[in-house]
Amino acid sequence: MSSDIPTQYAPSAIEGEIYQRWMENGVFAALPDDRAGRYVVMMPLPNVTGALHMGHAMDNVMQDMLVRWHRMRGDNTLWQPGTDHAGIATQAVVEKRLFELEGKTRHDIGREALVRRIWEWKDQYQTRIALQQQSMGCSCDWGRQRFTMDAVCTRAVREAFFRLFRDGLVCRGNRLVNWDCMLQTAVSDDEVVRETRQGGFWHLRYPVIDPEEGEPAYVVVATTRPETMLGDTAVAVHPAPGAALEQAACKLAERIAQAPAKERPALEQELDQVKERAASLLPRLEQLGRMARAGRRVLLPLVEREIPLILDEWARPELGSGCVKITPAHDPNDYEVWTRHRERIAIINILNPDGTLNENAGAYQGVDRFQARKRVVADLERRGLLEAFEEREYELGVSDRSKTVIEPFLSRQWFIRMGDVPGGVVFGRGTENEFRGLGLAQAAIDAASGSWRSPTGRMLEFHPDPERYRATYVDWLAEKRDWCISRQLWWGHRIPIWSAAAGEDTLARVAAALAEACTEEACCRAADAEGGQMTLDEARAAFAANPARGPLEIQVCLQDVAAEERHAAALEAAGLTRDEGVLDTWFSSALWPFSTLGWPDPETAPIGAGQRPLGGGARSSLRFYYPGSCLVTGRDIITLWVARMAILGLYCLGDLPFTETFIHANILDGKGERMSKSKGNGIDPVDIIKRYGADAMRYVLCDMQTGTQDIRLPVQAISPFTGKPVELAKARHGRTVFTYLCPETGREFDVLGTLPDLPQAELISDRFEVGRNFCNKLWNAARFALMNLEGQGFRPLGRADLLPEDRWILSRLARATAAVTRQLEKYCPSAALAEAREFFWNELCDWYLEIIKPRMRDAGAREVAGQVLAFVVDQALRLLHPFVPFISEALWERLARLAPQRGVEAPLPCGGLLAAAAWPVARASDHDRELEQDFAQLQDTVRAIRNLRARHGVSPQRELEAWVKAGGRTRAFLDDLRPQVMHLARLCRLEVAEEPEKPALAATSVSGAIEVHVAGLVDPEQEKQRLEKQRASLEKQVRGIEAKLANENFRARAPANIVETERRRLQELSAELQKVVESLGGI
RNA sequence: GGGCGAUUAGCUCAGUUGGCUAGAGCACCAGCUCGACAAGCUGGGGGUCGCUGGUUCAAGUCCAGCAUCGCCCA
Repeated sequence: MSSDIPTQYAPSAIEGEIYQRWMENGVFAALPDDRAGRYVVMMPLPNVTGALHMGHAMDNVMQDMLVRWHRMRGDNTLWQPGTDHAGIATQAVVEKRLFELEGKTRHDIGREALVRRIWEWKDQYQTRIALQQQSMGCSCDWGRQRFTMDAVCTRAVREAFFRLFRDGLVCRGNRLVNWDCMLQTAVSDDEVVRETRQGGFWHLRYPVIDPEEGEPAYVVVATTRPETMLGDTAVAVHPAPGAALEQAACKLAERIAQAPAKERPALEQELDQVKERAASLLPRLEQLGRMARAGRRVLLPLVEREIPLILDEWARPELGSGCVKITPAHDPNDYEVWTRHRERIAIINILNPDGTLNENAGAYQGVDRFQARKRVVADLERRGLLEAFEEREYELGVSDRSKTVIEPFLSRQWFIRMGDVPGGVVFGRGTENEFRGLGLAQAAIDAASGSWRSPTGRMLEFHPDPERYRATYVDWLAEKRDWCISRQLWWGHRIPIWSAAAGEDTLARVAAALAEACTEEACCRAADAEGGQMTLDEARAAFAANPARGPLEIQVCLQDVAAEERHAAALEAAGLTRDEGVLDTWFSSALWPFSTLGWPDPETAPIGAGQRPLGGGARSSLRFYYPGSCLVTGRDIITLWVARMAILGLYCLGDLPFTETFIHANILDGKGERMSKSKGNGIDPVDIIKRYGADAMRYVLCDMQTGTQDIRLPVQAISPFTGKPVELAKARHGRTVFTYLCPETGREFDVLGTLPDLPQAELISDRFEVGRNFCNKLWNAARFALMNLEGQGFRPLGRADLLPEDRWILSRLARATAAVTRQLEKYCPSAALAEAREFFWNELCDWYLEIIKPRMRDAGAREVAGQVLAFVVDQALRLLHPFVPFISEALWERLARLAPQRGVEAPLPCGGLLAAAAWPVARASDHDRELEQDFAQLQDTVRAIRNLRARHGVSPQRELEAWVKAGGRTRAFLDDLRPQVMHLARLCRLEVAEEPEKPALAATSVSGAIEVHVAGLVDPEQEKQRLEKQRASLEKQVRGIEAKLANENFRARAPANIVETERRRLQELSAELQKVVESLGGI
């Protein structure tokens, strides 16, 4: 029986069972069929580094909301789940753990053992992540779950890499990269955090060799990293210091002219300094320039190396001594200088991969870089070569993963050419979408530009702020910076290239040995140090033409594992070695929209046991689900991932992986910091679900997703001592930033769980109470409906069968249905949910359920009201399903049992599960504007009576007598609905008339055109006060509008409809004011 | 240094093309267990829209400057 339903919703009692039912019925399974509509979402693959936090929950809930909505709309829907191996991040956590628990480094246990341990870690977290997602209600197709290092994805990675290599888009080069000395790998710019630290600025003296008459004994250079002087290969001075100083002065003058007054003194001081320098320092700088032109040299101290004075504009005469030391191997700017002077100056790397100095550092070999800094400074000071020292703040890069200082480091890395290439790039080679573009980055830029369309007519759009995020995407791509894809790690996709250096003599021998091996599946070529590429034959011709040219590198890329088995031995026998490195994680992520679908050949994709087969031919998953629909992610991922997926989707398949990108907000904690597990402010969604329910969490996340604004979610810790919540933004810290003091007991607890001697506190946020309350309301509203729908039948109802309140709720439902749909289409989840909630709570619960209560008790009137109620509840559950799937599914099932046939004019199809039911379509014929206006008058009347009741402190039980003064249609409508009004306002008598004969002593409320008098409320003084207040407010408004209308400019310039609105409003307000004045007179 | 964004009630946020008395939820105050729901119902109080100017008949909304904060890039 329905009345057995408890009055409190207990989510944990139904969630597991409902999820299981969805799975058993295959609701989430994506199978190609005859439907034209398709909706494909590729899950932004979570890292297996750790468990998900609330930021991931937001991302997953947004996707599930869209996916469920589209599924209900009848689209063939695929939501592809999976996880990312996250190379450096995962290796770093496992290495860290290995060191903490066992005191070992990766070198102690070796590559194979470390990789095995990372796989174990991955298995553990992949399982945990999937469970977290399932407990949130994620409706992804688990039969297709992928991991970026599983066999299916691995095959795609090799194929894509092979094709890029074959097309000459992969090249190897010596470049300065961000080097992590602890993890000993290159890291991308995105993995480097800029920090400002306190440091020193040392001024060093380099003796001039054999100074001539009048020449200085030494030049002075300054640096924040003195140890790098060991790698200096030149000292630069500006070629035209006078002109440069003048230019600097001009620029400053210009800035002073434009600067606000406040900044001016500082700039003026700067300008004076420049002028002063021009006077005092210029002769010396010009002299140094002449010395540089004469080929003079200085002696680099400590290593006693002679290095040239060179002329380069990088030396800034307006700063410091005007001279700058050049360390090409350890500074990006100096590296640029080197590229301009490479015939004259050397490039010397002084660093080992582990951050100690190498043999080029002479006596400092083997010393750690920070230790070396101290020793170099001390040694220079001892020799009198330290001119000065200042304390100074400076900015440096810190590795996001290992938290160690990043060193610019010269190393050989693999790159993908992002820029335009001569002859262009063929996109989608061999597919029906094949086209030629200028280069990889350009193609992705074009894809987001108005005029371009892919071969299937697609372009890339961003939501909900198209221009802003398009700009982020295009600006980043427009730099067309080559993508460094190699990492010196052990965890990842090993780079499938074998290589060897070859001079003229060895080239012929190696080429001959490779003749057999170089086939379709093994791409061979030679490359020079600058990345120039040629075939082996061309390389031999190049040596024939110029026997003295430098050595080339022979590079062979093998297409797949089979090719590796066939050729690797021969390559190694010929003296080639396989690259030790692995690919950047983002490389495999970039292929995600099609690697998951079995590209390059779904039919032979090595799927796992129990996995959904990917099919072949025209109905294969790849043909059916690529290109996809929408990518859902945070804005920081636009450049890292969205752009790269666009590039590789276009390159491999000739089409965009998706057309829509929904950028949602990031979740911040109560202090406005980005939520993250490692910061100790990451809430585990499962903790929230345990406490408030999955739907409550989803409800609040959807409700918070209001636009592009990031969301603050105040976080509380549950004190392990009292069990009470502690606001983290306000609590006092304990011994570390991850520990807090319980305010009641003063005892310390930990939020990270890494301090063994302290209890760990669960993190929650009371913001989710709102969602729990909503679910409880929904539960109880349905409970009321179910209690009244026992044996509810169906018969076709026409308009004449319905009472005004029935037609009103149907009209409001039609409006809400259209509004929810429109807001979802606009990617406005919060607005969509608000529409659904307001309909359900403020209209269905507050008015319709209340107004039909008397009918439900009346056997004769019950049937029609019950049928409308069943229909409206059905539609409300459908509208709410994408937001709160568990509870809506559970209630739908109960509703279906009591009222299996639901509808108004005709029965709706409503068998099966709600998750697979049809999305409501707004019926325009139900929309009745006039009726809604009339009903609003009824609501105002009821509110006016309730207001009087509350103002006069009348008990809700006491039934009152009321007279309502209303005219025209409103009077007729209210009169028609007298029983309903009496019920809602709890009246024992109600008179509605144009001039009602009200009793002498009646409290009065004026609301627009309606005047309500309620008898038996005695307190004329209070009554008078209230009406006076209303009169003052009305008078103020009337005066305001009168002033506006008296303004000739307003009447002449404002649009006619605005003026008309104001006139009408003035009339209405004046009438209302008059009523209030009259009522006051009557007291 | 360059770019993007934010600042609205005690808190978290809406506010569309400039146009009716700037809204919601939470919190607060008063009353209420009335046949779904106290995780509720009814009623109420609370805002110089960061600051200063400007444009306009009209500015939370547009423009300029200032202040504070955040993000991205160098």
